[in-house]
Amino acid sequence: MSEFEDFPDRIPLSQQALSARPTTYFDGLNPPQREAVETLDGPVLMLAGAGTGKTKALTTRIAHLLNTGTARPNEVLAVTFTNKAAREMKARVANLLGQTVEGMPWLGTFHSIGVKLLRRHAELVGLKTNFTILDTDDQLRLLKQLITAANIDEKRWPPRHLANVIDDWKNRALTPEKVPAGDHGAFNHRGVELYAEYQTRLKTLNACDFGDLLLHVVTIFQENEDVLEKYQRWFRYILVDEYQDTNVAQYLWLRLLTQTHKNICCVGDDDQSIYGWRGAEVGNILRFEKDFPGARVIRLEQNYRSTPHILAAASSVIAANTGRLGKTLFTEATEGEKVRLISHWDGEDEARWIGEEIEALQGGTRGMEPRGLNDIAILVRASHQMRAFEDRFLTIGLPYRVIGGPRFYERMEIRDAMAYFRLAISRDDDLAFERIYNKPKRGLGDKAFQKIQISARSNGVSLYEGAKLLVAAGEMGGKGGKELAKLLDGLDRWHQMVLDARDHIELAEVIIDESEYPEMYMLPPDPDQPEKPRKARDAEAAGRLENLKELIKALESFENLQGFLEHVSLVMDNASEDEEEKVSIMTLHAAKGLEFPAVFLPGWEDGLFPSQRAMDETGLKGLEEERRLAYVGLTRAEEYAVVSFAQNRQVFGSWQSQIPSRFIDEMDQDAVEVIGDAGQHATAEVQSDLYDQAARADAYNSPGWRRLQARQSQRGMSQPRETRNVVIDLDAVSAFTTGERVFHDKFGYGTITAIEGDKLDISFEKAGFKKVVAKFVKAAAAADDVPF
DNA sequence: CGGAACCAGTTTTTT
DNA sequence: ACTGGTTCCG
Repeated sequence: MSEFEDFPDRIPLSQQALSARPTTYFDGLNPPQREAVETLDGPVLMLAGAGTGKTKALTTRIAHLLNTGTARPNEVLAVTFTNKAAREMKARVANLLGQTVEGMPWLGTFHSIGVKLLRRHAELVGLKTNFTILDTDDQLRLLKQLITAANIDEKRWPPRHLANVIDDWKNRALTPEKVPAGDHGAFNHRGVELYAEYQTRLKTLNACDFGDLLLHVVTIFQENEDVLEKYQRWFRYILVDEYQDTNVAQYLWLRLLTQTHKNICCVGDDDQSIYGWRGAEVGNILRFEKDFPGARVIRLEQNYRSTPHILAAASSVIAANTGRLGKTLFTEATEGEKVRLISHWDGEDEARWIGEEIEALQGGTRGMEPRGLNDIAILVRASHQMRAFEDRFLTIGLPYRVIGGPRFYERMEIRDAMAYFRLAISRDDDLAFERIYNKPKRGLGDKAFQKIQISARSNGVSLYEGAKLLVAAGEMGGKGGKELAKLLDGLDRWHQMVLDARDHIELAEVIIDESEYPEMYMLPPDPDQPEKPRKARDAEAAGRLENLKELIKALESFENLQGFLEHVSLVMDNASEDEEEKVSIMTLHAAKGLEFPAVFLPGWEDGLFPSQRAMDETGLKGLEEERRLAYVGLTRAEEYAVVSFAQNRQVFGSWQSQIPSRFIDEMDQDAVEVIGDAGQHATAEVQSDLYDQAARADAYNSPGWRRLQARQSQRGMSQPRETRNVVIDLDAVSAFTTGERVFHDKFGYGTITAIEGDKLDISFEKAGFKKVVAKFVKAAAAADDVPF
């Protein structure tokens, strides 16, 4: 059978292989971990609390399977959710075996394995094997067209909404025919119909979206017994990481595959299920023993990460949830600080305090060893909270990195450039054509596009072909017509280069250059010196041009453009690893799986955390998921954790007084120490006229607040904090003069209005007035150099 | 076609 | 508050 060509014949496993090699990797495993490694046959559920060495157990299990010859590398299916987790797993297995793992072709994310399976059997769901994978942008554009065509008011029924509805169905493994009657009201009663049309359109385009990568595979398995059977027999051992995050489609996928050998080992923690809002079903892990009869449940409960107090605080919060499988984390550690709790007047104060505290941590404080910035993280509920910290840290010159921000490959200019690459490879890629036919502006507006569309549709060809016919027939006049002809010529030329297998980096450079795309971001040429390199239009444009340069650099690690594009659609990683020490800022969601010696947990206020939206939309279920998020946050910390809340916060532009999060009350009191200085609240009183007195009184009456007050009076006034001397970088100071035009990575261009040590007062053209440390600013002239 | 004026949605997000 | 989108006008 052709689809198994790359599977070697199965060789019977020899008995001696089973006992042959040394097993030093058992060293350092505790008894439950060892049990999880050695219980190879039958269904196993490994319930692994935070910081209990689950990755260690999982990777050792794989190493053990391979080392004993129980399974060959290509007979093990190991799935993760993120590329990062997959990479780490691969590296750790290799490390345990003391060699690189010769092909574990089936270790990867659900999606990457989905693509692999789908490419082999594409024809079974009406696709060709070279189907393309749409990104969300393409998807939304497609849906928008369908909504318009269906005569639905796009304002009231935005494409985004439809995308969510369809995504939800796909997560639940529902093809259009299977959507239950109860869901037929979705999207103004037109959801199912549009979903069906969307799927048809995707097939015509020979494309699928992310949801399809799972859904199609499930469909193939359900409708093709013979195909399913082969894989059921092939995958002798199946391992699943983060099982609590699986959705219905993934669950079915796994259930179907596991029926022959029944050797499935799922690892997870119901207390860390935080993706319910995107289709994850905690029920999957709660039901495991029912789904897989005879399952062995192994609990990893010894925590190696956090101090006892941190663990106690986390455990007490999560104890308020119902319907847990239940684990009791313990640690052998005895020393350690309590979780600290502090209140602030507003978000700005909170950011200022955390900035100071971080500087203090660097020098060592309150019995802590001095910490590098890489050891410190700020975990927020929602990404908009990051801004206060970024602003503050830029002002005081504290290096930080934002994890999981806008991803490189999702930036507009990168997608545009990649659309050009896609067209060079396949000129019939309509979505790519639509994206760039008028980027840069070629004088081709809606009218022109409609003409192309009609031409393409009536001749039953792609947009590219349709445009070609129009040009050939001389039906595209004027500037637009000329420009279109030029674009089509370009596409032909680039396509020829692809066929000639020209160096892909050179090719990419030629495409970007000849497309004249970068000119969109440049100032018009200087008429006197047209050959001089042109300047970027503004700071943002300079960044975009810089990104295009980066894109070319990223191509170097790939053999050709096709390989690069395939990689990008599945791996949206932000690759840049920098060596400088920086504080990490990220959402609680992004923090899952990570750990830091010191963790700040700001914004613990009802409505923000737990998020009002989560509670409104899913009620108690939502609240419990928020609580798990609190648990995840606290358990990221090894030795130092601060929970904080502000009494006032700007929400959607207007000021609101805030009530401390209920999760604060749920923390075990003995594990928490209230800090902060009471004098601060006197200051608050002075300012209070400006704010709604009545609402503020509520904040002072909440249980969390009362407790905080009680503690504070018990302890008396808190100690003043020592301040560290600021080292002034003389080079940086002397580099600027008042009135000079400068450039800042975040705020753009501005003019220096005053210099004070290494702090510059700058009036920015876009961002307004800011105080900024000199080393984050460069002379405006230096920022103007343009890449292409 | 580009700019101004207006309006709505926004807070979790991987693949 | 801020962004991104759309619409209306010169």
